Amino acid sequence: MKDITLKQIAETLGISITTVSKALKNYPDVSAKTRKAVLDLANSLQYTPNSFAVNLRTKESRTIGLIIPEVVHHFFSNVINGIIAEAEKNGYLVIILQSNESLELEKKQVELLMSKRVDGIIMSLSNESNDDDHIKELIRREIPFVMFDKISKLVNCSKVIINDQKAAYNAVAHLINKGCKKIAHIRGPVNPQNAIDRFLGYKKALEKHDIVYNSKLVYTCDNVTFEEGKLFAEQIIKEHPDVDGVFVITDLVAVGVLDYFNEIGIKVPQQIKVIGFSNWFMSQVITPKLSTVDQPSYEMGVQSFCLLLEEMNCKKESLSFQPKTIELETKILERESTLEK
Amino acid sequence: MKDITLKQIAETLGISITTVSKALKNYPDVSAKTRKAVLDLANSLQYTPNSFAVNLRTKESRTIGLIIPEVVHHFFSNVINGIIAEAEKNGYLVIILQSNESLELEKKQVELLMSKRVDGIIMSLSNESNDDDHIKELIRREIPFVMFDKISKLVNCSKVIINDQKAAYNAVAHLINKGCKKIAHIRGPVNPQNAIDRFLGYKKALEKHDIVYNSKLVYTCDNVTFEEGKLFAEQIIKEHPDVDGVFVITDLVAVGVLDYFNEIGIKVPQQIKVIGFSNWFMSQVITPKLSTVDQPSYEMGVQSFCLLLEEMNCKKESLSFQPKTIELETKILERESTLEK
DNA sequence: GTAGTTTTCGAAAACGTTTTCGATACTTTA
DNA sequence: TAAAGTATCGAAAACGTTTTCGAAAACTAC
Repeated sequence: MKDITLKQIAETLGISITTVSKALKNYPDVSAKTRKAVLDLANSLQYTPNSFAVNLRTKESRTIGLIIPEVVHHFFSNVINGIIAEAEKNGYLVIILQSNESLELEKKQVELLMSKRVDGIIMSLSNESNDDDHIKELIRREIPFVMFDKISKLVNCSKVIINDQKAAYNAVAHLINKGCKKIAHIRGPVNPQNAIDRFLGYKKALEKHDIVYNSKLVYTCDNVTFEEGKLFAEQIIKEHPDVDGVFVITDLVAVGVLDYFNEIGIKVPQQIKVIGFSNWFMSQVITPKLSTVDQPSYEMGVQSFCLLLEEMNCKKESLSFQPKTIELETKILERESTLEK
Repeated sequence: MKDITLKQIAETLGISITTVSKALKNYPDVSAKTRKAVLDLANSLQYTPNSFAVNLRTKESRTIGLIIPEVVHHFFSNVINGIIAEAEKNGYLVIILQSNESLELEKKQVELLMSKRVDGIIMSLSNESNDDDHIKELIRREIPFVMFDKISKLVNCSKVIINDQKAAYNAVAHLINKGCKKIAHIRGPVNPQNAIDRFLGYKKALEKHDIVYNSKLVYTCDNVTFEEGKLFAEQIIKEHPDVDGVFVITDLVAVGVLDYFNEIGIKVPQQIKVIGFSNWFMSQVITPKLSTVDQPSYEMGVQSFCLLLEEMNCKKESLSFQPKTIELETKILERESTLEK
């Protein structure tokens, strides 16, 4: 019950390993007759090349690594889906690792993937990441590399992002158009670029519409959880009872906000309007249905892999590669939570 | 900028490759002095063994494959999480593939993983799977293999499951205890064992409580979606307006049911009580909060990997391995949707 | 029949590691 | 001092594939 090798086929056919290998790979310098003999035998024995040997010889594994903060997350699992689908279409497999939002773990995962010699790496930064040494090392070693969503602007590599600032601007402008005068913002942690950008979009939208920015109306999540949503909703009501709109970093937290408002009987959207971000599935089943910003997560995965593939192919042919940045479109999904009364 | 190899270290140190290899792997037959020299140089050059060569030589890749119906799914993403975590703890990486609930794709993925020569495979069957040839082939080739959740009873391999029948029985008994007299069941597709078992549990609970089973009250999902939940809820109301309880195959569908009831103003739990299955996150944020059966998904992932590891270790030492089945506990989570009035 | 061309094949090196086994050199013991 | 034992090292084979390059055979044309 041992694995079939080229050697065994060669021996039973009385020819050389070289010829067997060539026959299987359609080299022109093998006669039709021997090719057929080889193919027939290989099929009947169910020969599959030993990928360990192929890897060693060709120096590639047709495997890529993916590092994300967490798998159990509506946005990321959709990205994973896109990456896996596109990778498979191109004959690549995907190894997935989690950083659990820890910088230390993220560094370890990068090392792990490098030691496994994956052909390329796709990554979304953890919230803790404010140091790019491990990323720079990746670039220095010329390992094809793509970042998506949570990126570092300081690293020169391909990126797939949305325009967080613009999207946030539009979300807040949407609230203003619906009549909100005093808008709070529950923002993400301090490090991630997209949390910063969404905050900046919030601020800009206020300014453009002649609403004075008030830093007291900004609440900062540490863990970006449902519970934090409830907590900050409570604080908002206590500290600023006249708030009439809330822009929340992501739907999960926004759902926490809605849950609290439901509990204490605050009417959404009549008293306060709420808009989230990312279009999690649950936002369309909660009461009231949550308005949000649609983020093309699956497409983000697909594009990330495409960029990586381009870079991997360039590397294989020793061509130089210019990193690219792809910016995907977002759009406001108006649902019940921002309806005009 | 080439990769460092044993050969290079050996040459700069003027010793043999053998000795370098042994020094790095703490063989006893290398002197303290040379060991230190090797270790120092290896560290300063950031030597990492070429895993392709190691794989070829040792015939293992320290990589396992995972095939699941879909990544974007609360239950499966939690299982993934458990598997990845436990695998990493033991020095294994995980390649994830999706079957998209298609038998054909599932077979292809199995072949792919075999050709990649992963050390083992963990899998949950697709809904279409009613044929085990590809699984049997896996067993025949003696590839360590574990099934979880959606299993085939005909295959002799390790399994991690819950007692779906018992859990369903308890869920329906819970409805009955809360006063329900006429209980509908929205069941899963015809093939998967767990859909069958949950149906059987439903039937048994009725019988034990002297309620006559009525096949008209059973609705069968094809795709197990939110939309199907809404659809069947509508049918139930139309065809059996006196139904006062619904047991639903999984929370996603149950949430669809609740959504329809909310829309047309049917009060849950006053008029109809609803219980789901699996404890998806959204079930605790929807209105009313959904009662459900808690399924230890993360733990299922952990246990699956543990069983696989055991089998892989046995194989490595050429010991025989007896497949085991682990049955995990579930429990009823009582929330608003089954509250007594 | 010879020179040249084309077709078909295989030897061998290479990828980088692990491990067996034998060979030194050095130390201990009687 | 010789024999036995121990510590240290390295040659070489093996894992299975890919690819280069040269050789042999077959065929073409004159």
